[in-house]
Amino acid sequence: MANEIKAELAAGKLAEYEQLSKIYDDIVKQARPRLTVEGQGKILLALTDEDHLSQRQLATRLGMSPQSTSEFVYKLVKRELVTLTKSPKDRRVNLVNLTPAGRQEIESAAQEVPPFVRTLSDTELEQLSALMTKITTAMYADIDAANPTLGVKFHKLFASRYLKQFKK
Amino acid sequence: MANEIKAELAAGKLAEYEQLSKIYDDIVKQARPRLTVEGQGKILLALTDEDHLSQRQLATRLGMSPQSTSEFVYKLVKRELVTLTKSPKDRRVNLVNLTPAGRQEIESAAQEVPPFVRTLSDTELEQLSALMTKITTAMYADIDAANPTLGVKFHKLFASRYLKQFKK
DNA sequence: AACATATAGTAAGGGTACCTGATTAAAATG
DNA sequence: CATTTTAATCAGGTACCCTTACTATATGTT
Repeated sequence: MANEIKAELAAGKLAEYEQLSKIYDDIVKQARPRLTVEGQGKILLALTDEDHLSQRQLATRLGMSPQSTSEFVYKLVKRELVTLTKSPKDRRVNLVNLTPAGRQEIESAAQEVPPFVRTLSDTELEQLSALMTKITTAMYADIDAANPTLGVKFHKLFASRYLKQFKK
Repeated sequence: MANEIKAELAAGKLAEYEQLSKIYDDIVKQARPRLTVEGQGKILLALTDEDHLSQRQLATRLGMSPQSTSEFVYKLVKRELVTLTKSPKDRRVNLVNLTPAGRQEIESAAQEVPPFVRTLSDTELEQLSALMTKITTAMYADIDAANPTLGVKFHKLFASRYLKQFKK
């Protein structure tokens, strides 16, 4: 029972952080817009993992409706971050290809270390990283269990992206 | 410099969690819809803190445009979660009042402890709570510094809500 | 009292992220 | 060759937000 209360407290804190960060991003604006796992960003991220996917593949891999996928791809085409080419094998399918600008967009969407992370000591930072790794690992497992078609691949990319983006 | 790398790692993990939880909520659906700090939920939350606020007060307090506030209030009226009454002192202002159903809505929007939290041990749960508390505290401070009109009050309510919701 | 200005709220229109249902075109299959 | 399946799109919707008018009502000034 004591364990239960601790779990609830931790879950509450996590939820609080999540909600709070929505407000935080809004108020304490970041200079550069972040690449989120929504809409167009999701597409770009998937294409970084594997380029020249069909819209269908994107939709399945991202757990989105083909209609939404079509919409976001269209928007990315307008922004010249991707191009569309008809597949020679199957003239129904549109292959989505990252342009250099698209690649650039992903690269440049780096993120700064938010100031609130700086309040933690060295030891605390290590603890936090370890704990969050445990949590995200469990999350990946749950997501894959719930929707295997989404593919672990995307998630792995996802993870590595958030580790890599600070490098350099 | 070693510190810097640790900070980046932790920040990356936190960002990863944040993004991941968007997907998680989508895929591993929760039975009951959560009350988020967006749109209508934001209004309800603010009214829990203090009822009978004018739309203007809500807008300032929530850092939203008056137009958006108006929209969400209207939607809540349609859902019969709030009512509008003209202020007797100033006939321009609309006071927004929580109905019993509105109060009920907030109460019932409880949240379960997500399974991934269960993967942590007792000690880890304690560590996580402590770390997240430190982080959210810093976030509250930053938000207040950036936008004092938003008021700490709302945030405090916010915090307590996420601690209280599991009780009972 | 009369006029100017400030304030509360709304209407209209826009943008982003999604969804469902219906439709078109091309491929696969009986 | 006709039918069915599949890739993508169109049309229309919901939720969350914003900006630019515009309407009442208040208040401050002359």
